[in-house]
Amino acid sequence: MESTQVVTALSALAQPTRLAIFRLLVVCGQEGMAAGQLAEKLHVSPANMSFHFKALNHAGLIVSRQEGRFVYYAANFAVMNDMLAYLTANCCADSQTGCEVSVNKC
Amino acid sequence: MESTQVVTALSALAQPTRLAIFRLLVVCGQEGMAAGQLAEKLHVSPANMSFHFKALNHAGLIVSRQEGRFVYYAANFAVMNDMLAYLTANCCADSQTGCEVSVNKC
DNA sequence: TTATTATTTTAATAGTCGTTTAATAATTTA
DNA sequence: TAAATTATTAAACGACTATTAAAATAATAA
Repeated sequence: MESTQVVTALSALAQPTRLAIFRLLVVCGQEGMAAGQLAEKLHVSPANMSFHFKALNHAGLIVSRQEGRFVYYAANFAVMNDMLAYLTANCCADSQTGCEVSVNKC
Repeated sequence: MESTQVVTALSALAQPTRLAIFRLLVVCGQEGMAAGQLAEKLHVSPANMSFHFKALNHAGLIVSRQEGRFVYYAANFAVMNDMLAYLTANCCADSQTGCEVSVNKC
């Protein structure tokens, strides 16, 4: 994954409403949730939700599908994992004292 | 970790210069690197570096120590890992089709 | 077709962020 | 002490971001 993509993904998540949207979708798994249902749960206006969906979708962090007149959004776990991997890659590789990190791939 | 702290940490990393700083520090491990050396490697002015160090430090993602007239910065891996864990917590817990995620705790 | 529901788009506004320049602070060397 | 080095702070400016309200689009139901 390239750094510009990582910055785009981090920017998308670096906002309270979008982080809340993404967290709900992570818990939902691949079936996702309808736009309106997310809006209601988070007490955010539909127009504002669309604005934030666009940012998350542009970053590749969510995908959408139409079902009847509902639009379902779901987390894209592959992109999320690529982003997390980028942050920890080569962790402590240049360290004299060895890697101090326990969790996540280090 | 609270969502506001996570947003602060994500915001800190959601900028090209700061992401580059943090990535270098992740590779360095706990000994870290001097501010000036980072500035030189990234071709960023000292004033601009200080601005970005402040954001990363405020987010808890880096720590600093003075050595002579040098200031060394190092990544704070505990905060990084808490942030990563927040993003994947309860992944697919409400999913009918089970968890689709392979990497990272899911 | 007309009306209703669900979502997106557009335009306007206020607030936040990143870079530059110049000045300041802290530490070390001459 | 004076000069040099390393890093931070402050002010100014342009660029970007989030929210709101109103209008538009898309799909279904009456």
